[in-house]
Amino acid sequence: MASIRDVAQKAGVGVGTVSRVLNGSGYVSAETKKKIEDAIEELGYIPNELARNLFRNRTGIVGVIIPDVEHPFFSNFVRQTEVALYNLGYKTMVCNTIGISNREKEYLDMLERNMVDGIITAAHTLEDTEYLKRKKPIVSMDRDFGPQIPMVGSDHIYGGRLAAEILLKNKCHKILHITGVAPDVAANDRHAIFETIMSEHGVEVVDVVMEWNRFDHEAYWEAARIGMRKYDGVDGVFAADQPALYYMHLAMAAGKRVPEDLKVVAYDGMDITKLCYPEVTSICQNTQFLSETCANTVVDLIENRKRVPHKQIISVEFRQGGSTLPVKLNGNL
Amino acid sequence: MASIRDVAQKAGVGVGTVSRVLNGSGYVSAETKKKIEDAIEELGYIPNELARNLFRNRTGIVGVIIPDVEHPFFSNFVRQTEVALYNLGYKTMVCNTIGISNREKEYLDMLERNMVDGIITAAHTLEDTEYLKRKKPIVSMDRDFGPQIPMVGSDHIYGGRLAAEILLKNKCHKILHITGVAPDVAANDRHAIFETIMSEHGVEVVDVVMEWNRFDHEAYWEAARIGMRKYDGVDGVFAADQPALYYMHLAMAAGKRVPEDLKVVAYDGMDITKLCYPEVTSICQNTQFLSETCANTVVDLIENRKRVPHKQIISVEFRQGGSTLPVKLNGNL
DNA sequence: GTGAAAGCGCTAACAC
DNA sequence: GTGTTAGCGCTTTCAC
Repeated sequence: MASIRDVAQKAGVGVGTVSRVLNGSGYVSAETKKKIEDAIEELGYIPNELARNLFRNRTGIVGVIIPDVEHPFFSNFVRQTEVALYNLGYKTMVCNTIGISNREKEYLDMLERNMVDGIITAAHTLEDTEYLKRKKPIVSMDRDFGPQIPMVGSDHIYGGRLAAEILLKNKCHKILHITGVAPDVAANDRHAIFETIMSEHGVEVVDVVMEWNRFDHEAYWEAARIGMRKYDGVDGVFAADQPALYYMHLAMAAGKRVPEDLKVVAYDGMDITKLCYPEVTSICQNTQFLSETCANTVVDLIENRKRVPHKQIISVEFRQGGSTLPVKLNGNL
Repeated sequence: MASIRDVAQKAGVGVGTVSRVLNGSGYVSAETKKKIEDAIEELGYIPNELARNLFRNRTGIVGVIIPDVEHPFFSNFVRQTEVALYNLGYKTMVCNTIGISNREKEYLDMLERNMVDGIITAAHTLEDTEYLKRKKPIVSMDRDFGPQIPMVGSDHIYGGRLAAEILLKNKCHKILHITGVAPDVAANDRHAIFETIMSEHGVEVVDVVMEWNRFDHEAYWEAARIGMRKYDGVDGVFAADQPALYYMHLAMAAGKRVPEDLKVVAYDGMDITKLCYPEVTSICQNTQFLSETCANTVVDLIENRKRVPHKQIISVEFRQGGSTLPVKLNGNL
């Protein structure tokens, strides 16, 4: 492993000059530059980023904390975020909290240890105070920590409103509503508004509440099974992508026809909702925009180029599928 | 940002002593230790990992290169690998190559720059030579670079064999085989053996070849559409999870019944195959074992504890779903 | 234009 | 037992 000193020696110059060539900073005569480049070439020299990092006190790495990459929404989010960060010159370190608050904390600690330049968090296990005491760049997705930490999120209120409108226009009478988002998270808003609108229109809504920090096959399966067993005569479902699909699976296995006997609306609208038959009508979060906004915001903080807004809300979109009857929405129920 | 010198000063000791307390190395009297710990506490001192890294010439980070985390197999793989690496004391940096060889190369370069201690690669865009010239720890999943680079992979030959046996026992006469794995990758083996066995048994197989570096909704959709349009009378399908599901979707939309009119066998067996109705009969890769083996192997290389085997092959498993008739397999066609 | 030297924050070897 | 010192490999003043 050749070092900058070896290069300097071989080229018969000082290390400072080599550094200048490496970074294109300061003046170096064409002749010296050539000598140095030859030496670099000959030695196969590659600068040690660790030393650079120490000097600059940065690593060019952003930590992305999520509950679980295996969840389609988060795998999509990580994918887009990694690409966005890469385009901004940053690398991505992932952390799956998988419901363990200590994991979340440990990754946050990497901020103080200077292992990451900033954090994008979409996990919700750890208390607010653990976040608020950090002084380095943090961007939150969907969780409001107050004015200190910028947040990016979808317009879940509008999303809940759209879901309600779809199921109302589909003339449902008894709706199964599967909830289970972490407390204090903006994504919960859709549930509240949905229930409010339904009750205003006198439509019966029955609930199944999932454990909010489980994303495994069994958990979804169980929620769907409870929904099936506990409630009769359900003719509409509103749930996140996976519980919606699992419930639809069970209902079809029990002989129900979709959309004739059962209307299904999924929230998130990831690719899995287009995979099944029938394709599931969805309220789609714009993960690309969410990711890019998170990435841009955290980089703005890191390079403190400009003030960043406290809240950035990204709109959601209705996608008609075959699991509900075709409707036109106006979004103002 | 307090440094070790501040702590030393405040405690009235030398930096070496502080370092010893920090690392639990060497002798420090209980009294001095207490003083130092108090100073650390008071100053809220946290060691700068960058400086440590420079000294130790390591970062504790492993790069995981995959085609696309959004693909269920890879999101699963990354999830398990991150957890396995974490348990071994390492952090995970992800790179989606998304078919761009330059991205793959750039992440490989981080090895030489000492930004990562090792690499686990499951991407296949870049030429062999780029990998072979590296001197630092690399573990490959499913791609054989020769004896220099240890490889971990599933038993795809057995997997192809199982798929063939299922469809033979389901008495299929015309099988749609959707292929499209990167060239030179072990996962291709399943295709070859599948076709061989089928032809030995006189069963007609028709092919649709997908672009191997595309994992988006449109690509799968297109492949399924081509399969539907181009071939009539297909009564069996063998494909990776997603093309299998998309084809099944289209076939059902066209009025075919599964499994009565069409048998479907998926390869990979991720959760999406259990989500749809009917659940899809699958050949399942053991991602947890694959991930753990990759993680253990790369850490063995990094800490060069022991010689690692060139090839580690993980077995695959048959999972009966509702998309084929129930069969018992014996695996030796 | 270029070399020498200081220093980023830490660890470890070596005195005392 | 503990302080001092010499690096780890780089960047950046500051003389010349």
